[in-house]
Amino acid sequence: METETTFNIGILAKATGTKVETIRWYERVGLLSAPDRTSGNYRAYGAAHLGRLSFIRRARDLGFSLDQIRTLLDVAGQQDLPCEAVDAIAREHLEEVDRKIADLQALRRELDSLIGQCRHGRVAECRIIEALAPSKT
Amino acid sequence: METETTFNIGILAKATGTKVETIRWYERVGLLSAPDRTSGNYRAYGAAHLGRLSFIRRARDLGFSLDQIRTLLDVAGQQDLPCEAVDAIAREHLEEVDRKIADLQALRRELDSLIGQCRHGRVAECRIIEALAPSKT
DNA sequence: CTTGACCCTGTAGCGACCACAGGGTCCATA
DNA sequence: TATGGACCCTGTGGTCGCTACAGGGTCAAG
Repeated sequence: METETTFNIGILAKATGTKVETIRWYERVGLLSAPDRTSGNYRAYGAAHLGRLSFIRRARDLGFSLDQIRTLLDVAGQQDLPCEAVDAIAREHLEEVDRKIADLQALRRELDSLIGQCRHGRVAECRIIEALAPSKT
Repeated sequence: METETTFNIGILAKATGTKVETIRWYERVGLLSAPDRTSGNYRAYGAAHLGRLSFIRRARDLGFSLDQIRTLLDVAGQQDLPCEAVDAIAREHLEEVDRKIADLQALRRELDSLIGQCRHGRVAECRIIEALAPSKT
């Protein structure tokens, strides 16, 4: 049996565009399994870790939460299950994203009309402040 | 001189749709001034507090950060300054919102195409998992 | 043998709260 | 007057996903 080539955390970090601290944190919260250690107590990663971390990072880029990623990784390991669970997580996330977009667009409209009312005078007659402030008594 | 009518934190909370703990937290971080206390050490709020908290809540609803709100409140108190500072904060925030919307829309497109590829088979040949996983060796 | 780049653990901080625990206060009702 | 329950107090710890130290150890090059 041949020995797998291993590398330090810094290499893994660079290869995946992740900060070293973030990798250690993924290990702490159980997303990344604890790797073997060298004689000097350094973490020694292999190709499997690289693959798993790349997966995590891509999913993060797509906005999945760590909990969702945990589930995705779990399911990805159960190769002969139907992939409906995967689909469900992705769809749920899509809906969340849609909701966020709608919220932000509503907010944008409000902000925009607020700004449109600014007459560039004194604070005393500022429409933006007025709009935020409660009705004066 | 007449004594101002005052009310407890719970009343203020209900009136503004804020949790009691949140009000106390605004006080801790200096957004809301510490009110007088009753003989029983209860916070006694008045109309000014109600106004200020309403302002904060509306600004929060529009997505301003507490730091931005702090500045807005500062400026709102300087009635004869030009209101450009207010305008600038609002515009900056609008740009931020626009950026977030664009990011989310890009993400949405990616997610959507990912989901569109699901053939509802086994995890082993799931396109979603494949798309996330690194190229197999 | 020293320098400097890397690595280790552990802890604290971010923003904007929320949720207790373990007490004190107040008021209406019995 | 006693009691029960709704309210209030402070202080601490948790959330999410990291980031940033502090105070050390390891390793390879010169």
